[in-house]
Amino acid sequence: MSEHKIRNMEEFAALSGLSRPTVSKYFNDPSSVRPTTRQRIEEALERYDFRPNIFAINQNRSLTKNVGIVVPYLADPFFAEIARIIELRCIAAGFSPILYSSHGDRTLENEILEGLTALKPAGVFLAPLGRLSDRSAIERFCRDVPTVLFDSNIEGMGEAFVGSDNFSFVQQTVEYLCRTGSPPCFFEMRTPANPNANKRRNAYLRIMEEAGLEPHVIKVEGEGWGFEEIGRQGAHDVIASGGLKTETILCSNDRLAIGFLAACYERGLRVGRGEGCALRVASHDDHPFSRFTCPALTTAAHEYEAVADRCMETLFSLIESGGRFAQRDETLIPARLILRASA
Amino acid sequence: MSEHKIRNMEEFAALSGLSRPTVSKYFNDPSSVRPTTRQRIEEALERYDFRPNIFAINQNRSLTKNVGIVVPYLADPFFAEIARIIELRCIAAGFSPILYSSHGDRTLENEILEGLTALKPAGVFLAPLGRLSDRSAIERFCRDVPTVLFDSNIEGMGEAFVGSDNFSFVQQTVEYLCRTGSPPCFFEMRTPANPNANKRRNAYLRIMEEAGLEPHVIKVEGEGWGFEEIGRQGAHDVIASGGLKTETILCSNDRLAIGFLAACYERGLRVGRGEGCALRVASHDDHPFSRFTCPALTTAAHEYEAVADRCMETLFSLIESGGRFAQRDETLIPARLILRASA
DNA sequence: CAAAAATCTTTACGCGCGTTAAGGTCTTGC
DNA sequence: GCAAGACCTTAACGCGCGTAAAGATTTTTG
Repeated sequence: MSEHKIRNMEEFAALSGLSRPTVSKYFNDPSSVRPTTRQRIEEALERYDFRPNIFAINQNRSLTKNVGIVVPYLADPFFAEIARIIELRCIAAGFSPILYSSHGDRTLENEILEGLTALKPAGVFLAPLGRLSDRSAIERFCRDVPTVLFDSNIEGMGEAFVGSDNFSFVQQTVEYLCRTGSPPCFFEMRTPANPNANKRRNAYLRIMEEAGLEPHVIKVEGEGWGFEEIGRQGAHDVIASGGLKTETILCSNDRLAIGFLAACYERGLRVGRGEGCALRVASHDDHPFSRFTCPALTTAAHEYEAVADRCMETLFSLIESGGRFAQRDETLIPARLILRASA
Repeated sequence: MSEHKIRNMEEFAALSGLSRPTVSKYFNDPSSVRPTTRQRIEEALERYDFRPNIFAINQNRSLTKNVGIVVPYLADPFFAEIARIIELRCIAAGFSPILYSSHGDRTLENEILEGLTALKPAGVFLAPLGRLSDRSAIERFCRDVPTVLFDSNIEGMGEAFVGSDNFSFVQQTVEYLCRTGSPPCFFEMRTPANPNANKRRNAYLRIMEEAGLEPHVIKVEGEGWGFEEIGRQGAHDVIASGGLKTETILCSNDRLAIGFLAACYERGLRVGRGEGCALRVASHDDHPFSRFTCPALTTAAHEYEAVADRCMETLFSLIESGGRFAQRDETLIPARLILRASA
C-alpha cells in the first residue's frame, strides 16, 4: 500500500495504466477483461487499496448486490441463529447482506421495509412480525422488491415462503410423548404474535382428535417478547391453581418451555422421564439454549441449515426469474425430533 | 397515494409546485423552509410517497447519517441485547443504524470494516473480536472513521471506549460470596477470546490476595463461541477429577455458568445457598437467560441501558468534535449485583 | 502473414441530488 | 406603504461511476 489516497476510479485507472471503462468493466466482472489486464489491475489494487464508491456504483443501477434480511426480534436467539446462517450464506454467494430487526414493533417494521426499498436490493428475506404486521405495507413492499418470506407465513405475500412444517413438529412430539407415557396438554400464549403458534395448536388438536384422545390447551396471559417470563409466570399460575390436568406438557415453543422449566425448578417439581419425576415437558424449535436447560429439553428441531439453504436457493431462482415467480413457491421443512432428558 | 411512481426530486418538486433546490433544502432540514412551504411539501409527500434516492444523496457527501454497529457474535444474546438497545437509540436520534456481526471470524471482521468505511458513516460502534482481531486493520479503520469501541477495549484504538468496569464486577461478586460463605474459585476458559476475561481473572487474583485468601483458578479447554458447552464439559471434567477445591464457584461469564449449572444438574448436584446444596455458583454479565437457569443465577449485571446511553453520548460529542477527540475517552460502568438463587 | 476477432482507449452522456450564485418575490416591521 | 430581510426560482456545475459508440490496438485464427 502506498502513500496518498485515491479519490476515484479515474485516478486508479491512470495509476494502473489503463482506462476507466476497462477498470469499471473489471469491477463488474473480473473475468470480463483479458488475464494480463486483470493482473495489472489486481497488482495495482494491492499497492493502492482502492474501492469504487458504493453510492456512485448503485446510483445508476436498478438492482444492487444488496440482500436484506429482516427478522422480528433479533435478541431472540432463534432468530439470531437463523439470521446468522443466512447471512453467512449470502456472503458466500457474493451478496452484501444487510440485517434488520423490527424489534417487535410494527412501525419499525414498516420503516425498515421503506428504507430497504430505497436500497434497491436484489432480494429480501423477510420474517414478518406476524399478527402485528401491517399487511398492506408488506404487500406494497413485496410488489416493489423480490421477497422471500421465512419463518412466519403470510398467505399470498412475497414470491415464496420457506419455513417449518408445524404439523410435522407437533406430530413428532405428540407421537413420541404418547408412545412413551401419558398424552400431553398443550401450553401456549393466549395471543401469540406468530401464525406458527396457531398452526401448532391446531395440529395438536387435530392429532389428538385423530388419536381419539382428549386435548387440553392451556393458554397463559402475557404480551411482548419476554416469552420465558411469560412461560414461567404462566406455569406458576397453572400449577398453583391445579389447572394442570396431565403430567405431560407440550409447550408451543422452547422459550415458553424454558420458563416452564424454571417454574418447575422453583417449585421443586422434578421434570423428566425417570423415576421420581412429577412432570414431562417437551417443546418445539430447538432453541440454541434448549440443550442447557435443567433438565435438557426434548424438542422438535428446526433444520436451521436446511431452512437457510432453501432460502438461498429460492432467492437465487427468484433473481434468475427476474424477481417474479409464475406461482408462489412454498417450502415446508419437517422437524427433527431431539430426545433429551425433559421428556 | 396516487397513480404513477415518481422518479426523482425534480418531478416531485414540480408536483408540489416548488423548485428542486427548495425541496432539497427541506429534506436536509425541514425547518429550514417557510412553514407554508413545508406544509405544501408534506401534503405532496402524503399524496405521492416520494423518497429521495439514498445513493444519490450520499454520493456527493463526505459524511452520511449512517451509523455502524459491529459486534463479534450476534447469536450471543448478550451482544444481541446490547446491539438492540444501541440500535433503538440510534433510530431515536435520527440515524440509520447498520448492524454487523463478525461471526467470530477475523477475516469477516476485516471485510465488515472495509465495507463500512465505504459507507462513510457518521460514526461506528465497534465491539471487536478481541484476541482474534487484526489490530492493524482496526487501527486503519479507526483512522478513517470516527469510532467508539465498546465491550472489549483495545488500548489506544478508536476515539473512545465504553465498557464495563470488570474490576467492579468481580469485586462485587467476590465480596458477596465471601461474606455469605466460603471464598470462590474462578472458573474460566483457558484461552478467552476477549480481554474482559483476562481483566476479570486478574481482578479476582488481586481481590483474593488483598483479602489474604488463596485464589484458585480453574481453566477449561475449548475454542469458539459455544461457551455453554465448554462450561458444561469443563464442569463435568473438573468435578469428576476432583479438581474443585471449593464449594463456591465464580464463573467468568454467565454463558460458562449456564453450562456449569447444566453439568451440576446432570450430576445431581444441588446448587444454591440453602440447606442441602452442594455448590454455590455465581457469575458475571446478567445474560438475558440467567434469570431462567436452574437455579436462577446470581450475577453481576451490565447496565445495558447505561452502556448504550453512554455510547450514544460519546458518539454525539465525537461527531460534534468533527470525529476526533483531543484525548481518548474511556468510560467504565460499574456492575450491579443481582442476587438470585444460585449463590 | 493477413484478416478476423477480441479487447482496449477515447469521448461523451446520464443518473439523482447537493450546492452555489444571481436575481425575483413574498413577509415583516416600522 | 416602503425598505429590509427572508425566502424562493432559475441556471448551472460537480460527485463517481455505468455505459454506449467509434476508433485504435492487440491477439487469435486460418
